[in-house]
Amino acid sequence: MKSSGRQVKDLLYAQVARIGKAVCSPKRLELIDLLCQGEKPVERLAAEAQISLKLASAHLKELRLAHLVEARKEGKNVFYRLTGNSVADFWVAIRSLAEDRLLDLQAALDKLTEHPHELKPLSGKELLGLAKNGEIMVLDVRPPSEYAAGHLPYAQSMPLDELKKRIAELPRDKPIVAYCRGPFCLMAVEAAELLNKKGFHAVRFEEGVAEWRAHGLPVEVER
Amino acid sequence: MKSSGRQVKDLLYAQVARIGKAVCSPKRLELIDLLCQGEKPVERLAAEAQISLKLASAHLKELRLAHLVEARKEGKNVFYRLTGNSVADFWVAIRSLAEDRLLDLQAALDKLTEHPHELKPLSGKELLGLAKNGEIMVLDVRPPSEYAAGHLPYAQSMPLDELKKRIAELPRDKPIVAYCRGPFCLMAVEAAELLNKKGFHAVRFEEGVAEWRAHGLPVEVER
DNA sequence: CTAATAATCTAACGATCGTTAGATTATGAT
DNA sequence: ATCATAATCTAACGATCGTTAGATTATTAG
Repeated sequence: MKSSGRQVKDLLYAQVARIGKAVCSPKRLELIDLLCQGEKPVERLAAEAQISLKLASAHLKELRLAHLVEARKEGKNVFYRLTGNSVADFWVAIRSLAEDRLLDLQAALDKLTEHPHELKPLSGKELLGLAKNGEIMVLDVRPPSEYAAGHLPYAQSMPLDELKKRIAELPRDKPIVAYCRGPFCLMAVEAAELLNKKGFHAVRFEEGVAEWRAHGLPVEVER
Repeated sequence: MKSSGRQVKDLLYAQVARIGKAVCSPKRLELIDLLCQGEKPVERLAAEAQISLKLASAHLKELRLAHLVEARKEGKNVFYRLTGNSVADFWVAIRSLAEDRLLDLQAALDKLTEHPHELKPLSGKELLGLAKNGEIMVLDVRPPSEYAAGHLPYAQSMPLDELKKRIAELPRDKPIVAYCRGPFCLMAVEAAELLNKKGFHAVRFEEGVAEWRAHGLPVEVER
């Protein structure tokens, strides 16, 4: 009876360790982060994470075995997606714990935001209120497919690589808040830097859709 | 600029992966689970997890390097504790994700609770209300030191190995709710089985102090 | 049909990890 | 002082992991 209890416990902890094993690789974490922005084919994931297609495929297989992602075949492409929002929530949770406990990570993140174009103390609810009243403009600078898969309310899509061309569309009389994939993504930082150089009043909002949703705030989906 | 962005990202994800690496071993997870019950010396941790002292020491070192636990020396003993409640919250989060996604784990947990002495649909708030009104008796069957480090409100300490001796203290006219370290701990299951055999009306409450606290409910500490 | 593309599978390598045994350090008891 | 205890450090082993290259499987285009 005592030894069977040990067997059961070993099995239970081993199951949880399967999740841990799936998220002990930096590249797998990056893939999860990317998949938080919506489903993507393997090739795109490999390109975004800057790894070979073979390696991406191997990592995705691991994630699939841990039931954190699932695949859907469409023509020649295989689209991967998270198995549920609980996976995105977990990504937010483990990243938050790392930010909380690892001083190196705090330092690296502070370095990203040491430029003055930051808007740290703005909470999600505050942002939502300002955007609703039209007091600010919220800019989603991710690729259009990610915007379509889910974006913040009142946000307008303007991918980073179109920003220069479409800069005339932006208002000069109110603050522009740019966001992207989340704290580890540099696109909104770049967008804010560029806009400020051009004389706009732009700030970066650190959170992405996954963080937004994890905090219980509403997300809009195109269709 | 583009390559420096890659370097920064690699660093950021690598930091989070340090947390992942710390929790990819079943035994390290078990140690974290044990430390959610309060600080303990290495020897006790090794005994509870049924591993050698050397191995426990090695695993604790890994957890220490990931800043998930910290050590305090007192005489000949070294006491380990979590570096904060965020670590316990993370343990609850990763276990919940595993329960959510891994069918094997669901099956194993269901096996534990296939006996009829279960009380699944009772929420924490409901339990709290019943305990406050004295309609049920809440029993903490963990070792006394863990009870002292933090326990549910209105709970009485009655360690599993003292249960038979002290059985006369228990009421026969109202339900007894036993809890222990959490979903992976078998002590409350055993306690409920024993009490039901003796003619009491006993049920197991699956959550432990870490889950209770993670849900935002109050915890009492002895002093 | 053949050619090209997207993705996976297989095999292999070096690196890392879990675990154990033996030596070592620090503390408390005698 | 000597001895016992608690814990860590070091070295070593087999196992596993991350990564790459080469072959293989589906699917679409021509």
